[in-house]
Amino acid sequence: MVSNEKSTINDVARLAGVSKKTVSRVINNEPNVSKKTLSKVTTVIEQLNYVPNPQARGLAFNRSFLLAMIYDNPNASFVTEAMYGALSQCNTSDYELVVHPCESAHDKLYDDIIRFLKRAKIDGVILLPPLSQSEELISRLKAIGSDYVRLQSVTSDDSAHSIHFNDREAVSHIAEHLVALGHKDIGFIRGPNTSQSATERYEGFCHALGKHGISLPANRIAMGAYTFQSGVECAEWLLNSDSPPSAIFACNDEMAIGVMAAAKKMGIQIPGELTVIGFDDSPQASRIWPALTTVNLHIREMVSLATQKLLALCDKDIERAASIQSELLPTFIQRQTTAVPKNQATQARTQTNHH
Amino acid sequence: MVSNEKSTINDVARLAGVSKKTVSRVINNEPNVSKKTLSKVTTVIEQLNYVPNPQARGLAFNRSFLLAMIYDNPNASFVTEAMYGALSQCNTSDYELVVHPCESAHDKLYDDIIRFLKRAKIDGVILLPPLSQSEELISRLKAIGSDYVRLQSVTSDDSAHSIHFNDREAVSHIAEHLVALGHKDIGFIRGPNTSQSATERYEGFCHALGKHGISLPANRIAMGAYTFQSGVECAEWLLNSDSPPSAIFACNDEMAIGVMAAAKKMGIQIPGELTVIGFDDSPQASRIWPALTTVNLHIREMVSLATQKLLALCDKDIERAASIQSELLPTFIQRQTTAVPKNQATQARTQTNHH
DNA sequence: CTGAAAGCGCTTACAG
DNA sequence: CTGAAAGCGCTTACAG
Repeated sequence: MVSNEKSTINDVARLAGVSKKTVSRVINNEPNVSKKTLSKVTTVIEQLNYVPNPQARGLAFNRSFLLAMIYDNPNASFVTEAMYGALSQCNTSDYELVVHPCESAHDKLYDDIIRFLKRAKIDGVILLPPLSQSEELISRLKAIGSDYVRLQSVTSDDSAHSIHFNDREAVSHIAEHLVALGHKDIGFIRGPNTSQSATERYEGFCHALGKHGISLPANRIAMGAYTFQSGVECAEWLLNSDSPPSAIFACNDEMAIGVMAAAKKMGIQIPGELTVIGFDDSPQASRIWPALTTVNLHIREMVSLATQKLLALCDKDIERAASIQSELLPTFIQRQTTAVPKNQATQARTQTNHH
Repeated sequence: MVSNEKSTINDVARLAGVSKKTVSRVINNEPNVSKKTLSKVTTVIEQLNYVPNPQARGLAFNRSFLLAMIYDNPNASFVTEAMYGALSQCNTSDYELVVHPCESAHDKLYDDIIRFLKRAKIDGVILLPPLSQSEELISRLKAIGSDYVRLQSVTSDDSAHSIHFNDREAVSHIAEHLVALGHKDIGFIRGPNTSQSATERYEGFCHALGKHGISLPANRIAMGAYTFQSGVECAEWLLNSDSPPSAIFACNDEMAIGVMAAAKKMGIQIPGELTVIGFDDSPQASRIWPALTTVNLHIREMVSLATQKLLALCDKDIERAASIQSELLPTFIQRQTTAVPKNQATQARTQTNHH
């Protein structure tokens, strides 16, 4: 470290014997710099341990080089996965990631977000669901000229501004698996009506079951809230019956784990007496016993793609943003909470005994 | 919204009929502004919806108004709790929070951190454990003049730069609870040697048990890795014995949940046949069945205090930083995984029957 | 209590 | 391929 003090573009220019405009060209990888000049400047930059001042660049460029991740989703692992995805792209660019959690219940939610964006002069935002569904928020972002990319279940935007996970594809995997095991009487715990994703999962699941002539009667549909506690309560409602369903699909892992807790409390064996399937592949899904069968949406990779789009938008390159992949297929994760229905298992064994 | 376009300090000055220096005084809450001038300027600022350009302020102030949270802790809920704590303070100041997770295994870890700090010109950093234990990192931060506050178990810094959680106090609550229930044969699953916190919990637990004449023999101490899987394995090792311990204390919830999974697999009832206690009060602790008894370190509040210190340091007010509270007492959270030891319960019942 | 001048460290727009 | 001048939107240092 020749110089411990922060050196400026002027120091580099002086030592390299060039103008600061030339140094600026080197910093920004601009063309029209002779090979000789380039190497001279590069050497001095390294010698001096020079790093451009981001505030000065920001002021001149009229950019902050700041991206924000805005979300109202309380799920910690979802948020950190999304963060990792965004950071993987920030690290290879000049951008930093600012986090901005918020509460969807807040009545001045959008005002707060806009104020935050203006205050920090954020260049672009990544919107996570369920907040990403708000068209009002989008129009307010457009009003202040903020670039954005949203992660959503149902695409309500062009491919430059949206990346989507395929809920229908995911739940169809689940339906196929249940049907293949022989389940015909299935309980379903859905997410709150306010979430588009919840509707997608519900409709997709019904549709996939319908293909096999199986329907979901009203007494098999419980309304959950994506929380553990709601999973417990819905499970108790579904299972407190003379003929309970042989399987329960809860629309997220959190509720599915609630189902498992309720079943254990009631003395119902999983998967012997009850098959349970979740959704999300949260860290806990593989850390409970028995390990939960679920589906993985690849959030980290999705947000990485979203960030690539956003970076393109910040460069005003809408075409490039649109050309980046907008969808990733979900993966069904089979673990230990699914089995053939109890009756059928007994039947199968009985039949075998008769041979 | 009179003006939708971004207005500058010059616009405000012109419309208010004052110099931009005066507007600057108002923005920064400086004294020596007449009441009349103040209200005039304030009015124009509101009319114009004016927000100072943070890059311009940053350049002039030689500050970025960016704080960073640096951590190598993989625990999602720990990280998000810490984030909330930091954000609660950022929101009432002019600072934004940039996140920077990193891998402790990375051999150029410190180089990466320093590069990040210089690149983004971060004003101050919040260091989370276990990374916060590294004196090498601290000296490198000092070398580049970066302000910092560290969250740590064992205080190795002055009160302006450190905030600490009291592991010994926390584990002594656990020891007292176990002893009060009548447990004398206790299994202990410790965290990895590389973590100071793990050592604190081990020594503190031994010390607290020692006060009651109870010791921890080598065959009751398992070496965990703070992961679910290590909890499972340690529990199997501890429980596969003719006379297993009547209680197991695992040094984090993750491992304690592993213990519960192992016990269930082995057909051991919790808490009837085995008492289990964790550490952290993670969201899962209250979401499994039976709900896990554990201890809460109040991470969110601690990081909020740490951020208050950091903000003071950024103002070069070391005295104020030092005067802010540096410790919060942990809270013991009793749930459903603890009971009197099996033998003793039987004995008690037997004695009752003899009456 | 107020303001004119100079400067923070970069880039744009232009000229050569 | 290179550079001199002006400017981005603020603040500091100074003067009154």
